[in-house]
Order: sequence, then C-alpha cells, then structure tokens
Amino acid sequence: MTAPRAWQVVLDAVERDLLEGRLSPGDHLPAERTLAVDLGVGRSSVREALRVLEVLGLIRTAVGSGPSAGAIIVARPGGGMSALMRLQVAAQGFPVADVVKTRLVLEGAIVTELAAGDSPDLTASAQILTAMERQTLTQAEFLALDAAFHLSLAEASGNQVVTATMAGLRSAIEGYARAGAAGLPSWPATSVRLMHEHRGVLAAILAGEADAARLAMHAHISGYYAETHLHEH
Amino acid sequence: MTAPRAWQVVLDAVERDLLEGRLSPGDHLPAERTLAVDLGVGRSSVREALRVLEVLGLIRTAVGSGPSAGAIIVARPGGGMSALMRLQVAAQGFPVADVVKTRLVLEGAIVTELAAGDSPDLTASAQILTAMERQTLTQAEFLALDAAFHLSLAEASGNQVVTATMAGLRSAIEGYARAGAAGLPSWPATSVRLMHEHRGVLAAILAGEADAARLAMHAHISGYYAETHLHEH
DNA sequence: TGTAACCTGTGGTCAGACCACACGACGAGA
DNA sequence: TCTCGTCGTGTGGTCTGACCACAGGTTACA
Repeated sequence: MTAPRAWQVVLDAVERDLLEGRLSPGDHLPAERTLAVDLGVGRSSVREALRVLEVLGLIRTAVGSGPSAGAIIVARPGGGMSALMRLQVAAQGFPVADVVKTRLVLEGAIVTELAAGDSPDLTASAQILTAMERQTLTQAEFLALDAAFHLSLAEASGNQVVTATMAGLRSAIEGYARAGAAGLPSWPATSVRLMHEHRGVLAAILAGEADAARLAMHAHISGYYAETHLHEH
Repeated sequence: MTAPRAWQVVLDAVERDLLEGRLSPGDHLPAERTLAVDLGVGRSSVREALRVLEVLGLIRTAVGSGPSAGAIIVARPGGGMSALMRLQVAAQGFPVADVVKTRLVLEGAIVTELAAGDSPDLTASAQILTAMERQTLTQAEFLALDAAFHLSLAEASGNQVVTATMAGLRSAIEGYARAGAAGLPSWPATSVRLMHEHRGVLAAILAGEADAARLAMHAHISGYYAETHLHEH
C-alpha cells in the first residue's frame, strides 16, 4: 500500500463526512488548524485540499470571525464545472468540436423535455429574450444574454447535472464564441437571425412541439458554430 | 479591484500559457520554486494551484529528477470529472435522480450515433461482454465490467467530453449501484438479465437500428435504477 | 445606555527547513 | 575501454512557525 498523500487524506475525510451525513450543505468545516491536528497532517496539506474543494464548488471560504466566516459547504457545481471544462479545452483535452456536439445533445434533450412537459415555467427565458431585443446592446452584452438564455432553459428543466454541465460547456467555448463573433461579416444581421431563432425555439417549446423545438435548437447551435468557424483560421 | 488570491494568479498564468500556446500536452511546468519566484507568490500558493490542476486532471506530478519528474501537462479529464461529480453527489448538489436522467440522455445519444455511424469499432465493448459471461465473477467484478462496457461505448463515439462526463456520472453513483445490487432479491437473475440487455443494445447498434438501440439502453438503465431503488431504505 | 476600544479566532500568505526520490554524471575497478 | 556502483543535484511532498487583514464579539468607558 503506497502512502496516500496528505491532502488526499483530508479530501477523503471530508468526502466520508459528507456521505455519512456528518456534513451537510450549510455546515461549517472545522478550522484549518483544527483539521490539521485531527487528521495528523500539516496545515498546508489541509489548505491544498480545501483549495480543491473550493474550486470544485463544494465550499466557500471567508476570513474573519462569526457565523459567516470559515469554510462552509455550499455545493454549487457550476463554477467547478466551468473551471474544469475551460481548462480542459485550453489544454486540448476537450476538442471544441466535441464540446459543441455535447451541447447539441444536451440542449436538444432539454428542449425536448420542456416541450413535452406540462406548462413549464419559461418566464425567465422569455425575459432574457426581451432584454436581448434592445438595440443598444454591445456585442459582449448580447453574447452574455445569449448564454443566459441557453442556461435558463437548462435551469427550467430542473436537472442540476445538466444545468451545471451546460454552464461548463458554455464557459469553455466562450472565448471561441467571442472571437468568432468578432470575425463575422455582418454582426447586426447575425444577431437579428439569432434572435429569431431564439424566439422560434421558445415558441416551439410553448406549443409543445418537441421535435420542432429540438430541430430548431440544433440548427441554432450548429449554424452559429459553422458560421463563425468559416471565418476563423 | 479586490486583490486576487495568490493561487488564482498561478492558475490564471497557467491557463493563459495554455491558451496562448506556450504550454501544450506533454510539456513540463516550471519547477514550483521557479514558478513562485517568477509570479511573485509563495511556494505554498503555487502548490495550491498545482493541486487544483492535478485534481482537475490537467497535470501529473512526479518526484525525483529526469524527464519524467516534475509537473507535466496531461489533460486527462476523466479523473477530474469523477472527483467533481462524486463530491457534488456526496454534498447533495447533484441529486442522484438527475445523474441517472443525464445518463439516459447521454447514453441514448451515444448509441443512437453509434448505430447511425458507418461500422463503428465495438470490439472492445464486445470483449467486455464476453468477459462478463464468465460464471466466476463476484458482484463487484461484474459491476466493474458493467461500468467498463458503458464507458467503452462512450469511447467508441469518439467524443472526449461525453466520455469524460460519462465516467464522472458513473463514478458518482457507483456507491449507489453497489448498495442497490447488494439489496436485490436475486443477484444471479438480475445479472443474467443485465447481460441479455447488454447484448441487445450491442446487437441493435451493429444492426444499425438507432431507435431500437436507444430504447434498449433507456430500458436497461432506468430498469436497473428502478429495481435497486425499490429495495433500498 | 450607547459607543468606542480591544480581544480573539479565522483564513491568506510567506519563508524556511527537511525528507524521499530518481536521474545523471563521475570515478573506480575489471 | 567498458561496466558498475557511488554521489551529487534538483524535484515534489510535507511540516512548522510566523505574520497579516479581517470580522465579529466582548469589554470598558463616557
């Protein structure tokens, strides 16, 4: 048995406490110094483990004293998924094409389920579309709202895993989306088309037309990707 | 502008080096002490960032000297995705039901694509099924091969993102699968049924019957989940 | 009673030390 | 000349101790 690394001991201990109910969302972790003594490791090893937990979106840390200070279990997977996918794309572990294909699968499933569902709550998505129709938006603002729209559909599905994964995929290719938009021949024309496609997707969902919604979303995503991909090299 | 945390500086520097091509898979990161001096932070902060990169599957570290020592970019997303999803499930950020639903979506898409593809290479998957038919397997060995089979289908699809996500989802609910299997009334009967379902999925893919393959996989996953879920408490 | 000063415990960071390890260079011996 | 063992060196892994900024509670004073 090879000796486990000290930070791994801390990580395992926290995971075990979570699985066995000794730790739940909202709870405080023991202080770093206490954890170090209890687990028989140095404080620096504890901190390495806590850093991992923080990046993974499991805890939030705050300095000072009082109830809001210290490390608290939060279980917000979005940030961790974004960091993971963004870095994997940067390190060429995730090809951009695979990210886009995965978006097609997930968003297709999302809109299919939403359309099949009984009166899903899409007011948030509709509000985002309304905000996007303002003519004073910069390109960056438009793209941010575009991302928010897609994410709001995932949230409407109620699936935490899909929502977090979508957030990660989106942030992973955010740079490509921005660079691609900058190289388009006519941004106004493209943005208007994207708006219409968004409205079309939303309308198909609300009409309960699952297949139409899926195809519209598919065309929306792959269309933009193809268009921007043509102009980069 | 709030001061960025020291480890964040390191993480950002590495990400920038990756994006701008100064670092590629197989390259060595500078030594921890060098990195600390170059970025103007302490070595412990560098180590916190490297720990994150290691857990995320971006680097591999080794002690000693020579070409294989040090921190090397590897971009293996499987481990990071597994850690992220396992911990999020443990911390109740990811409901198990959502994990299963996501599996249904992804594995359905995988087999659909494989069936539609032109003569996919499924020899690895077939070999795993053959290995599963040995009668001397323990329950744990059977479950491990079961996981390997599902993962091999993802790998056959060639999509790195889907493969890594599948690996993460699987490991996140591994504990539940094991606990559920232990509570089944008749494990031999269940394992035989699972085997038949696997064969059915594979046959449908090879026959090019996309819809049949998707439905078979859907029934396979949701069936096992429903069966084990009934017997746990 | 209200307020200001202080105390305490927290995470954030750094510096330094030591260890085990693995490779590569060097030198002694055949 | 070749082989093999030794030693040096640089690496990550870990621990310890120290200091800081911060935020809250506590206390003492007006």
